[in-house]
Amino acid sequence: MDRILAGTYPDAHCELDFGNPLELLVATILSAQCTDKRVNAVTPRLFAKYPTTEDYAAADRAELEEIIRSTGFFRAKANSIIGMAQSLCERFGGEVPGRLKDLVTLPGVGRKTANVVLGNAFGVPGITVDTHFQRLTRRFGWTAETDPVKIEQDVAGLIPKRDWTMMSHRLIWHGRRMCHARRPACGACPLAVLCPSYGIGPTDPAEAAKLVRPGPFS
DNA sequence: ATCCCGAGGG
DNA sequence: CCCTCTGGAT
Repeated sequence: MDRILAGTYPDAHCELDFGNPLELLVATILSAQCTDKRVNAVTPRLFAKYPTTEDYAAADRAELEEIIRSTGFFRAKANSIIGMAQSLCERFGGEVPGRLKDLVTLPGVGRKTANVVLGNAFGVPGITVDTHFQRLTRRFGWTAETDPVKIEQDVAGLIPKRDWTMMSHRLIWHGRRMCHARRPACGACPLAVLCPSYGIGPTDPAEAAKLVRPGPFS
């Protein structure tokens, strides 16, 4: 199944716009329960107004909230961003650390967010167990666990380490475009013949094709 | 387990 | 109206 995924999404990648680790960290916090497209709509203004950790740490809460409002959970996200920035200034000299152990100590940064930053801004192989990753690996029979850390351990034993970051992207792309939470497009899925969950969505190709969201397939 | 929260789709 | 969208903290 991993081979087919690799062939279907050869250039899967992080779809959040960013230019440095700090920008990716902020964008990833904003991406909680929100589409990347919407995050990318607000980050240009945000990054221009707050170019450094010091700028976030000293930000006016109301002004920051107004810019990120449309991403949802805006009060909690503003709290996380300001608290995270203050913590970065106090404990890491204003720099984003490149280790999981350090990243997860920041307010608003969990294991998933930390692995996104490591994998895409620092080039460290990371398994990103988000909602898509959890749903697809369970449907595929790669794991039976529900705890994200246990899922990560199961998948780590199945996939070579050098492929961890790309495999995370491919599963996420497939989850976003075809293997949806609600009505997965089983009839259009290239993994169907190998999938233990084939049939939980429409198996008629024409019906399934209607559910496939636009995106690169090669 | 529940809360945070807005926008877009069906 | 309903649901979902690359979570994290309590």
